[in-house]
Amino acid sequence: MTDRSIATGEKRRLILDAAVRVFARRGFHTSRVGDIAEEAGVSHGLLYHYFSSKDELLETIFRETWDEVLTAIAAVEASGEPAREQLRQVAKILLRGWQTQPARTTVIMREIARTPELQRLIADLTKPREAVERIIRRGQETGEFREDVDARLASTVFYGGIDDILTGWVLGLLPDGDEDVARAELTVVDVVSVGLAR
Amino acid sequence: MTDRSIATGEKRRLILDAAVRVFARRGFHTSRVGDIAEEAGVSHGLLYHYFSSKDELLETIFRETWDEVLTAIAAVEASGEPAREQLRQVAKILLRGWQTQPARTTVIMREIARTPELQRLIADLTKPREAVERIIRRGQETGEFREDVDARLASTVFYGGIDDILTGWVLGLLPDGDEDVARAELTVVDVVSVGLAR
Amino acid sequence: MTDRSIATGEKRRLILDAAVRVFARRGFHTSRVGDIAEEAGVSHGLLYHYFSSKDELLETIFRETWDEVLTAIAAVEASGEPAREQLRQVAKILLRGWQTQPARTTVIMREIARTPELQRLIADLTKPREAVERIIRRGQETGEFREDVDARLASTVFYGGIDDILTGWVLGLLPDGDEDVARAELTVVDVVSVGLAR
Amino acid sequence: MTDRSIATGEKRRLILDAAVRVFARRGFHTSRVGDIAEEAGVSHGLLYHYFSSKDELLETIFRETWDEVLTAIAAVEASGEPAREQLRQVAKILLRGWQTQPARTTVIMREIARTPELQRLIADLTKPREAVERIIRRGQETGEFREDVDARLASTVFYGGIDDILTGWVLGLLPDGDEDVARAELTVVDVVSVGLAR
DNA sequence: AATGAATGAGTTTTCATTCAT
DNA sequence: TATGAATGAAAACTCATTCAT
Repeated sequence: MTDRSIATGEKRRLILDAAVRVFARRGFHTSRVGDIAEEAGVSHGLLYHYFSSKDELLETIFRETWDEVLTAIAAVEASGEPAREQLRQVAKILLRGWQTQPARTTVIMREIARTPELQRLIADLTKPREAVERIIRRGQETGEFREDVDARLASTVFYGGIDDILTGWVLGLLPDGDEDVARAELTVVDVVSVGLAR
Repeated sequence: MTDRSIATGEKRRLILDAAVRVFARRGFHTSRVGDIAEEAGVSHGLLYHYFSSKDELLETIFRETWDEVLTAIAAVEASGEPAREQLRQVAKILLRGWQTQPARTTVIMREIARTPELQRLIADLTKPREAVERIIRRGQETGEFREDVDARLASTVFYGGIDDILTGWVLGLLPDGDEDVARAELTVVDVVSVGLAR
Repeated sequence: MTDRSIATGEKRRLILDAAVRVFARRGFHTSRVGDIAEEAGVSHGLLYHYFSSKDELLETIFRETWDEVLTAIAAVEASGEPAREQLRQVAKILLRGWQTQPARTTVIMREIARTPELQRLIADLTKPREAVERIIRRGQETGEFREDVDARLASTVFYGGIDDILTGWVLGLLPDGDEDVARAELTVVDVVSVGLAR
Repeated sequence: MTDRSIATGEKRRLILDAAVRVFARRGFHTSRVGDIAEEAGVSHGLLYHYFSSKDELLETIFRETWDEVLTAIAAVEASGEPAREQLRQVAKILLRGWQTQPARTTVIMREIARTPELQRLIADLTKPREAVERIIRRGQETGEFREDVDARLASTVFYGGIDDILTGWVLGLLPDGDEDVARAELTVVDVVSVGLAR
């Protein structure tokens, strides 16, 4: 009993992590509930003991990680640092926040918006991009950034860049070693913030 | 036969355009063949007269537009113009190529990669981004662009930015009037190419 | 083509009739959709072409026959005949209205009330019993029936008797030849109306 | 062991009573084992400590009460009292036997017959009706009742009336105060026995 | 006795696809 | 061409039942 005991909720964790992997690998709609159960090593019945539906699984993954992301980003916005530094922090949060968990982010970024049933989550989903927009706008006000660029669009470009980098990692199209991640962060910030610099 | 105004293949066109709208609106997996037929105003049986499967519908949309895109982009690459101008052309192709049809592009960019059955198309799917990567690299070689930036990543940022702008239009999150489209093109190129400039 | 043509809706009829038989034999909840399809000689998919759910099947059976019953009973009430004769007519409608279809009635009488999802149909379901109550009450007013009997309860006894006779037939516990049916009608009316007579 | 107030088997009783209420309210097939456990305030696991299956729960309810009913009815038959008085006693047993527990009877009368797995109980289930038939037949032999009425059918009418009154109470469609119960008993016997009287 | 995590057989329903007309 | 009836594989979800603790 010393170590073979399974703590309460451990299976729940197993299922959630399996769901992230399966959703990231095959996409939400192509993934079957049975695949997730199998990946987690439990019966599909147990999955319904912890979650009421496949949708709730995705929603739980979203909530679990997104709240942290939003909190972290809010802290960045409140820091009073230069806009460029704030963008760097945001990129860092999105690209490295979960260290070895880009799958989690991509699932959220790519699948929530594609799942009509969960569109009510979109308000929260787009908050990071809105934060980026505010950061850019403040950078324009303080004179750090050029004013002849639409902040809304620039934020979309920045966020879209991050989005595609994450996807590249998940799909294995882009190297994702430690230095690769560091370089990615640097590059996306560099390109965009220099592009925005006066 | 009373209605001679329906030329041969016109129904086929109707179905294809309906499919683009429906896929863009609901995503490939959530769209039902019946929805597409209804949107096109034909029976779902007819759909199978022109296409052998739902997959083929998506593949046809892809081929139909992607070949033009690839041709257009190849022409840009061959033009010998400055890298920055080439990026502008590519953005223009992707954002305005079908004038009022951004839906088409988004469907292709977002859904093909999500559809395991069509993964064999991925080689073609990623060609524009690869072209962007080559353009950037050449820009670095000619000294037009900084060399301390990873071309692979920079191309992903550029392409991701375009990806998300198109999605913003499709989901109605971003204004898409004529000037908006023009400004979007300008912004994405401006931000990135200035960011890459020496 | 002369006779092998299947008229539109014929399969729908087949399914409905099969459902009546299966529901009567096994009860609504114990019947599987597949059983009904098999009994009808069609695929279960076709069943969903005509009906949106198993519930709708039961509801359709109910509507189809109950409207006729209610109309017929209303005509009896409006006839102005003696109360006893009216009870006889109501018994006749309920016991013979569908001639060889007591299964239909029993399914309705026994299964609707047991199916929480269809409880909204209960208002209609209890209308015949209410008509019987009115008939008895009128019989009491005109002096045809004793007044020391609660009309509400008497109608329940009358209706309950009919209910159990029908069930007896369906379950094969009671003979249901032509004369048996005639005798049943006679008996239930006789017992009750003599019991109510002054 | 802190709570000595719970005597052995008390939980068993709790479960059985909860089952009666739940079955009466929702019907056997629509009731879930979890519902019963919740209504009883115990875990569903405990339910399986006392009963081997959901079926056994219904069967136990049946046995527990039905044996008493059959015994009581047998005593009535052996009493040698007039047929009319015997019918009154039977009605009393069925309608008031458990005083405030008509739910029990209805569950038995309505659900056992609907549950194919328990059809072997049908022989016992129909015994009260058969007793009524014998009572009526004897009444005819002794000249107390008319002979031109089919005893089998008359017993079905009598029994069906009681059946529907019980159901009326359970579904809340019929008032069930003390006088209402008394009047119901009186009415069903009165109507039928007067109807059968010479 | 008591709990509730865990299982998996079974059921309804969906929907791409086929095919007779 | 055009229709829509017909099919059946596949998938989500339910729930009675078991069993370790």
